[in-house]
Amino acid sequence: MHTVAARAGVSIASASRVLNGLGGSAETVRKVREAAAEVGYVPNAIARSLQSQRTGLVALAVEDIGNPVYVAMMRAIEAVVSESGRQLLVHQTSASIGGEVALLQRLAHRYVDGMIMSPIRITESHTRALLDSPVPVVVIGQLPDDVAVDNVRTDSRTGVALAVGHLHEAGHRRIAFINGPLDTVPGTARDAGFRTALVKHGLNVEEDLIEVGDFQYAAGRAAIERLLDRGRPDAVVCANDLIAAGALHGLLARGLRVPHDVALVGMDDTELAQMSFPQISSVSLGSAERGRLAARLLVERIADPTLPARREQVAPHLVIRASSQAVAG
Amino acid sequence: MHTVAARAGVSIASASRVLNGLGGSAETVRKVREAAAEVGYVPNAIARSLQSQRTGLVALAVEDIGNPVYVAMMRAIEAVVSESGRQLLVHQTSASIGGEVALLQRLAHRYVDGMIMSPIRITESHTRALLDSPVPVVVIGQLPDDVAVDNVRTDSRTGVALAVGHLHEAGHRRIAFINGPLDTVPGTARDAGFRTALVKHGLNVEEDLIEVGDFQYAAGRAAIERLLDRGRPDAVVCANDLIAAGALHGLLARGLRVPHDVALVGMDDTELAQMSFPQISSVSLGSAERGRLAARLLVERIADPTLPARREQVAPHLVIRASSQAVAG
DNA sequence: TTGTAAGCGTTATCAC
DNA sequence: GTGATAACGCTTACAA
Repeated sequence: MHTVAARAGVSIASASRVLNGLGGSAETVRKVREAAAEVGYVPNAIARSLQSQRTGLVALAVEDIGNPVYVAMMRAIEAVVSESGRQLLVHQTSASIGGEVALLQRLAHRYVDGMIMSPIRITESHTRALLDSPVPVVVIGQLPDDVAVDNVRTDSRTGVALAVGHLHEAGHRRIAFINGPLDTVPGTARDAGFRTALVKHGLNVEEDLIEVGDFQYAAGRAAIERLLDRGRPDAVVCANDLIAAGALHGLLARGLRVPHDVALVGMDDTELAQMSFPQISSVSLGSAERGRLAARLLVERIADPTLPARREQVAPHLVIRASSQAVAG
Repeated sequence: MHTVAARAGVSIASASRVLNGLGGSAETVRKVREAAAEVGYVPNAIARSLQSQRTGLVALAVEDIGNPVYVAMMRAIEAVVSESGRQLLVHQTSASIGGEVALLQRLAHRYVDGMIMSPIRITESHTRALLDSPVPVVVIGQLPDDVAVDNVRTDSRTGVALAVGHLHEAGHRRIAFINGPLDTVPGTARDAGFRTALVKHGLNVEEDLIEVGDFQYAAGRAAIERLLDRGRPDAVVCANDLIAAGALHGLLARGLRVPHDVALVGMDDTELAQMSFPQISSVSLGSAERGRLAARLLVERIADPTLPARREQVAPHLVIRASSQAVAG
């Protein structure tokens, strides 16, 4: 920039103005543009950030970058973020509480203009760090009601109920459930949703039909083995698609037909559900939509930090595919 | 920082020194630490970057963030990068040439300290932008020999040959191939590898047994339909695991058994291959290893930009699973 | 319209 | 050991 100004024979301020499209006489503009082109001038993003107090970066913190549900969210977020002229910085938290809180605290360094976070556990230290953050944060997921932070949520209790209702309607009565950890927010919500839904349909809650693992493929595969060892269910609801894929393959490995012998419903409606055989019915929790909304909220808040905390809700819906379709016997 | 210095009653310079752990009398150190704690001082990353001329950020540009092969690479890269105290910025290029080149040119803004890029096409403008880049770039993938840029590659020709050899040895003779676009670097390499391998085993190259689509699941599914319509092959080699999963499901949908009726081998050895049923044999191209190496090269080069361009090679190997395992008849 | 100069929050180089 | 002071590369009042 210094060089450009010198080369164009104008002050450094004039050069800056021209390069930012503000004023300047035709002659000055020409000279500066020329000089800039000659030396291949490119503005320094850091210096500009120091001045403007913004980095043009937005962070996304997710637990597991390999989970297709986060891939879908990430895509939606990326679209909004890059449309707003910013770039996305992705963090993987591995669901470590210390790590997530440390990440929130690091925001004080102001290396990003904002963050979208989807924690699966919310602790006291999370909420404190969230409220203390000098940089806007949008949380995707359930958040205590009194925490005034922008928040996008869905209702996975209702989501599980949709799955149970669908299976019940298809005539299934021994409905099993493979859940993720109960000490996570989605884990508890889905557990409650399952139990409530069973009762609502006049079914007993049999603990033998409920399995808990983590939210991974291998856990689904292991859980279905245990369920089958205790007696075959008519149908299985899984707390996410990764678990559902594991369960599906466990069933197939035992020579069972899906949906003929056992029907299956997953959750999150990810690509994985469509990339399975048979394709897996899945409760969509609107992950792309949640991502999009969260990104919008964040962009708006960065533009106007005085906005009151907002809360968006995305309704779940069931996508029925072959794994739970009624079939001729 | 200004505030901290004032509060501690020392100069701003002394405060900076203490906070960076350089010298200071016991008394000064105490006062500064105290003042910093009281006001909750956190250093500003941007200002620090402006001074140090580095951002502590490393970018990764991949074509498709949803492809499990990139997820594996990303994980490996993230590990090395964060161990070096830096953070990872992920870009999705959607394989757009203009986008990739623009990304390389944007490096001149110095918003990151370096970049790892895995382009599937390499054009003249790529190599020019690569060589012009003022910021270190490591390329994962084939690069023209005369381009002096750090590079990590594998040998997917040999990889395809491993697959063909394995299938041939198992007695398969009508071996089909589902490839990605021929105008991509991996596409051409795999095509050449397939043809060469067939010849080496004394088989004819039948164009009818070669299908081309993109590197996605749906393309694999569509391609296998076309192949089956023309007459069933004994075995199918797929240019990646996404294609292989699509092909697998196409076969199953036609009521064919894998590997009994048709054997199948994928490529990249991703989680998807293990999360399929039956599990898919796959040629590992060492994606995690390539990611790790690339990240190491980048970290080294950032530390010492004068290093000569280096080239690392990762050998492919075949991972045999159920989809190509010999089975009792 | 243009130039001078202050400032963004740090770090680093000096004298002292 | 410590404190001025000059960078880092840019934007932006303010004055000319």
